[in-house]
Amino acid sequence: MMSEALQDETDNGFTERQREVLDVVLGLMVEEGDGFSVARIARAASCSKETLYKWFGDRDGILTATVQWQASRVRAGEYDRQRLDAAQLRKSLEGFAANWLSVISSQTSIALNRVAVSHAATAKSRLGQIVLANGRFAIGERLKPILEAGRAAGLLDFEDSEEAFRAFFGLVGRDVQIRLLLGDDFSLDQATIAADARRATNQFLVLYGYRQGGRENAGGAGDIPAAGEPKISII
Amino acid sequence: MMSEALQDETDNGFTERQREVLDVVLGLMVEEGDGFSVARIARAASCSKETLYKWFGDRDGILTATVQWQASRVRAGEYDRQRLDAAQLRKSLEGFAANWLSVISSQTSIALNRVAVSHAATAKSRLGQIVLANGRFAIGERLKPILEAGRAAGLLDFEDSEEAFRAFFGLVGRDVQIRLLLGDDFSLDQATIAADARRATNQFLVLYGYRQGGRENAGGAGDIPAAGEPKISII
DNA sequence: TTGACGCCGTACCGTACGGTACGGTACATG
DNA sequence: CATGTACCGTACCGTACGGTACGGCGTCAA
Repeated sequence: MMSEALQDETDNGFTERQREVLDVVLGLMVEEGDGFSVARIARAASCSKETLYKWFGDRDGILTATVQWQASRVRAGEYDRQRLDAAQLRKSLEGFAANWLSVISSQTSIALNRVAVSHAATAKSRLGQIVLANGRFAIGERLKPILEAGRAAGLLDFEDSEEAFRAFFGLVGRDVQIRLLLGDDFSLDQATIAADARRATNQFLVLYGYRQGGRENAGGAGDIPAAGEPKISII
Repeated sequence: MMSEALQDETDNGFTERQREVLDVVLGLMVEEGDGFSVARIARAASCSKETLYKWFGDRDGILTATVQWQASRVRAGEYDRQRLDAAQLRKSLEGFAANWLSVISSQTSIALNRVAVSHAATAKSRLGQIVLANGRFAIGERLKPILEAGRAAGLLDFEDSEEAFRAFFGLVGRDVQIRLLLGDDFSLDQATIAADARRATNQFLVLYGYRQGGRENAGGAGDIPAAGEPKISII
């Protein structure tokens, strides 16, 4: 048995009551960014400020715990990698793309990324790193095995799975995340997401799908063009 | 002659002294995000708080003016669109991509986007819209004529220039901007930028370069796959 | 010279926030 | 019942910030 009587921590290191509080904080983030006070958290969660500081140390600890709690919650789902034919690969990629688009367009993701971005300006906060580790890099590590399985099955052709993943990332996400983070409220309904996922997958397969004779268009160094003087400059 | 003696406003609606102050604010943003006080601005710019409030109204007005001043400054460069052959088109796209990569990886752009993102959480600020208008949408309106000229010259094949631009946007930017905004400090030197611009342009031309017989892989509706239940969820 | 003007530096004010302390209550344990 | 623990609600404190007011100084025009 354990040395302490912490039997109410199920898995995340947070007790049930703590998880309730962190969900309230998450709701506040969605509604108001991070412009809320600790007193506001205490009021909304019906707990005392003293308890909040006891549990999480300081305000940044509260936000960090909230991000970690959300990150720990969204670990689920695994793609079956056996029996990988072309249709199965395409279906996996499309599902991946659609799922990721629905995630980054969710209010929760937007709120968490906004808070993490604003805190990344000052180095004394780990929020940015946490979101990066559980967002961008987590999906990379989860998609790359699929890509490598596709290559092993002779369905994909690439040298570096990281580069292939980044291309897929770009084809799927395009300008969606930055626009949403900057407050451009455009709808992204299920039909649009499905269509975008299909388009991105098609384009990815055009670029990285295996063809006889190898490929010579998907990158490479070649003669580096003059990228010298900027002709235009945008924010 | 004008009705007022504002002869020292050269072009941006800001006087020389005001532009000096706004440059100081920009420097503070780069160094400290937006966690600085108005008193700090006054000290750094050697001006009085009263003057700042007289000129810009309130703190948000100072930040807005700073973003506008930077936006007005980076309007430059135009691509010549006559005599568009394949090599010229490729060169334009590569130059565009390289320039944009160098911009979004600059400290100034990162700082401005961070401030705009954090202010976009609360609706009472126009920073996000300003950055969007002068960033994402400005480059779209500037690149689309090139794309359409390429199509008119029989070099490109697409139906919607907006969609083509978004694909180019994704292929060029990939995960760069979100990683930088979240504080992932990876270097992006000139050689890397040039290589990325070349790769993105090649990939874009594979997807949208004109070929006989039309294209059937670059998108389209088709049977929409089931994008229903999320299998994984990431922040 | 005189006055108006624009600006700098600083003092000031009200408020709101982060963080702490304390009394009160429910509950569990012996 | 006695004791300890965990927590809630609230009061409190110091500080820092947004915004305003005021005195002083240089400039320029009449």
